[in-house]
Amino acid sequence: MEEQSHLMQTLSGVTLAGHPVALPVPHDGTDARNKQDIGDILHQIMTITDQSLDEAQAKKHGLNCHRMKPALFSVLCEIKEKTGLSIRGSQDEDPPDPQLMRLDNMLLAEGVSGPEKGGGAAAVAVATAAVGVGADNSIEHSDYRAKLSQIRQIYHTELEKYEQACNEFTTHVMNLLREQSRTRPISPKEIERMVNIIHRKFSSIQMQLKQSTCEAVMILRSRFLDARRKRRNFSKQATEILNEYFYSHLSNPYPSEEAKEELAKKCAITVSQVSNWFGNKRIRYKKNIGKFQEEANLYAAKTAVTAAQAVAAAVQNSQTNSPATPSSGTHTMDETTGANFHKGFQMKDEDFQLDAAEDKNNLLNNMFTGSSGSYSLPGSGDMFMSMSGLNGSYQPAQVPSTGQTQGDSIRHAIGQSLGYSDGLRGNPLYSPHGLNGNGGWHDAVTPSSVTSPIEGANSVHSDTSN
DNA sequence: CGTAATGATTGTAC
DNA sequence: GTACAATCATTACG
Repeated sequence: MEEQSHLMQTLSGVTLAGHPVALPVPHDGTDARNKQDIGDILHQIMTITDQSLDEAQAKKHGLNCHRMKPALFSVLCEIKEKTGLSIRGSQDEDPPDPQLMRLDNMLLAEGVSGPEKGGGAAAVAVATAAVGVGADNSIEHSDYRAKLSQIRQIYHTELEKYEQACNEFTTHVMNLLREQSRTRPISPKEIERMVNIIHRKFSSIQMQLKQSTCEAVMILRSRFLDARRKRRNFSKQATEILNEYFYSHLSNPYPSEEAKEELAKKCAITVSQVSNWFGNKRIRYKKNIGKFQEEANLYAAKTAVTAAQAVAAAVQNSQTNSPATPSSGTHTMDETTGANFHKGFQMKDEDFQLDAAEDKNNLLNNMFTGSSGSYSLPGSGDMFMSMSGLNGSYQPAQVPSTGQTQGDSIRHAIGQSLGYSDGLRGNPLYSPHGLNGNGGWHDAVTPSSVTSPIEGANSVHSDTSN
């Protein structure tokens, strides 16, 4: 107490000399009396707490009206300033919290925070739509988006609420302090500091909000991913299309981006699903080629048939004025087994008529550049050979009457035509021709040396993969 | 209900 | 980025 009053007095002299604080000290030779006054006021301040409320109120009023009050006020403010700074000097600086930045970034990335135009539901809808832009399976994402927009809405309303509360509280405190500054020494700096403290408090609350929002998004995300894990098998048709492509590009089963897109469109699945499928197929085929042999042969047959049809169409197109051959006459085949093969052929015909009609050129190229063109191994299951057999010198072997399915008979027939005993065992119809010793596929070699039968007439390369 | 098939994910390498 | 390999989790099937 005693020391403090002494300090005050000292400061009143020293600091005021340094700072041109407007202290209306009349320099008219009444220094001694002023000191006496100040001492008196200080004494009254010190003892004011010991007095009763009414007494204190009266004293306060008296002090307020004291002529030395403004000067003393500034001095006290300065003292408070000094002591305040010395107590929490380092607290003034608040470097950007790395965690807050992380949260902000995440919320921005997830589309929860970020630019919001107009506000309200419309903005939320716009924002969520923007979030879903990259989604190729929008149906699957709709639920996710709905939930995310819900989170976003809650986040923004809460944030707004906090901001409003923060502002209200700040103005309230500021008013209060300004009010009080008439009766006790409160410098503007102190008010500013108080406002900062309030803001800090509220920003810490905001951080909690951000954190919980992030958590909510994370939970939603994981749930969404879990939901995506719940797979559904592709439709039979989609699997057929994919398999067809795979086995007709067995030498290099890496569909280009465009091919993937087309396959995705045809199969009504996403491009990434096509990629997944090919990834799985390649690895599983490679792992157990024997297991896939039957499938390979089946699709080889299908492809062969399609190719035959395509070639037939091409031939018909190119030979516009050639003597019209009967519809069945396009495929000259042996009388004895012709019927059997024809049955299978017709089936395949029906199955793939659509494809052949809608993308003839593509199929042709699949046949000849994709499969035939890149085969390097002699005697590999080759559309070229199948074609030559179908178009001209098809010499079917005896088909065993062991109750084969139509597909089996086709496979067998073609296998025979290529000189293989049976596609399933022994020399496979679809040997892993494209597979190198290390278990990887050979690079798709440009079939420069291998000339496709129709390469000259129809020199279109559709095998754009790699 | 056990098992194979299959679509999706994750970790690693290039 | 993609491809591969391993793995997970669900679905289909006997």
